[in-house]
Amino acid sequence: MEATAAAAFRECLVRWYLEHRRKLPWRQTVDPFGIWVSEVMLQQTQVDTVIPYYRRFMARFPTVGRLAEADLQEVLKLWEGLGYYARARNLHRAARQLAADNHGILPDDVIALRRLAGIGRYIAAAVASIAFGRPHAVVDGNVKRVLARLSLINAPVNRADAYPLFEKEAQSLLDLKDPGRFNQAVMELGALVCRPKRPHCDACPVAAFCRAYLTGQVSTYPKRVCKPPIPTRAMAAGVIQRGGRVLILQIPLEGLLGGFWEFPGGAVEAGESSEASCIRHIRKKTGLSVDTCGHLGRIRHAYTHFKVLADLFIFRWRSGSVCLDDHLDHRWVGPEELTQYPLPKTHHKFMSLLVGQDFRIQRP
DNA sequence: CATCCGTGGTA
DNA sequence: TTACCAAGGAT
Repeated sequence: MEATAAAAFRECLVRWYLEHRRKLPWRQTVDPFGIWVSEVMLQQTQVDTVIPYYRRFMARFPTVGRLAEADLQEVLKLWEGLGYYARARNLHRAARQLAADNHGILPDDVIALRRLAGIGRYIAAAVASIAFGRPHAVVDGNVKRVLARLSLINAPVNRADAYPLFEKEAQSLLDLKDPGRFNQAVMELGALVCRPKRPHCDACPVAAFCRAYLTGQVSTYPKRVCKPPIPTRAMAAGVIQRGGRVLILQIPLEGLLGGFWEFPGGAVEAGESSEASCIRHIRKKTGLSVDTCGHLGRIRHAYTHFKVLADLFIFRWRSGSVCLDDHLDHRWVGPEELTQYPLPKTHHKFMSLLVGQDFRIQRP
């Protein structure tokens, strides 16, 4: 885009933003920590989903120091249901880094920001521009979609090697008078007007600059490469009862649902019944022998890269003491205690199956 | 480079 | 029901 056109584009976009922007909680503060927390929660997560989590989180952890001194388990419990739990683990770790090395103060430059756990190129640019006015353009899903339409960029937005192209384009359009405001304006336009489906081109403040709109190709941008369909895995999990309590195991921190708690179980192999599979996994992962009391039902759940079809069984402890294989820890918990632990969505579905059983689950 | 990482909303 | 999408980061 020509320099004079770019200046006009910025003015139209920012004017629209100042009039139409949503009053979001993280826009009511200039506190870098609050901005940071919001950006972490907003990763791959819609605004309406984030808002209640953000309010609870900031009320409980208003500063870096308060977050740093908290237990990870409490942080994960507050994050429960929001997904991508490495975000919470990294945020907690970064807060401890800052509390120990920098008096709990967030650095104001992208290089230092990127050294912190969970801060990549997007959050570094977002915090630096929004909280500190630094001249860095952000590139997220909204920005790539807006720019692909605006400038007819044919590079697929879901290919890693297309990133430098979008970044260069975003940086060339950035409004240096207020980089943070401009970045938020592009993203707000993407969220409210230049949406993936059924964009509101009639209401778009920069339609006059949009090459896709001017040439009638909005619906064919952005370009995207197809992804293979995701597989379905058969799983089985077991509620092991002993003296009015049940057994839960803590998942290792590195992988899926790290730090969360689960009923013992695992993948059902081909040619194996889900009940036999469950007993096999229980023996391997806990060292316990159990007797089957019944089949409680089946739940479906979709993760990012696979779907789960999981059977839930109820067992009674027969013999043995707990000896963990891969898990970090274990607890025998009563109904009221169970919901104190961070539990995956699958287990909230499991708890629905438990309603009406002898073991009663309290609703959170 | 691509893949792994959660969940809810939407067409 | 399926598939895509949402203020990405770590590996």
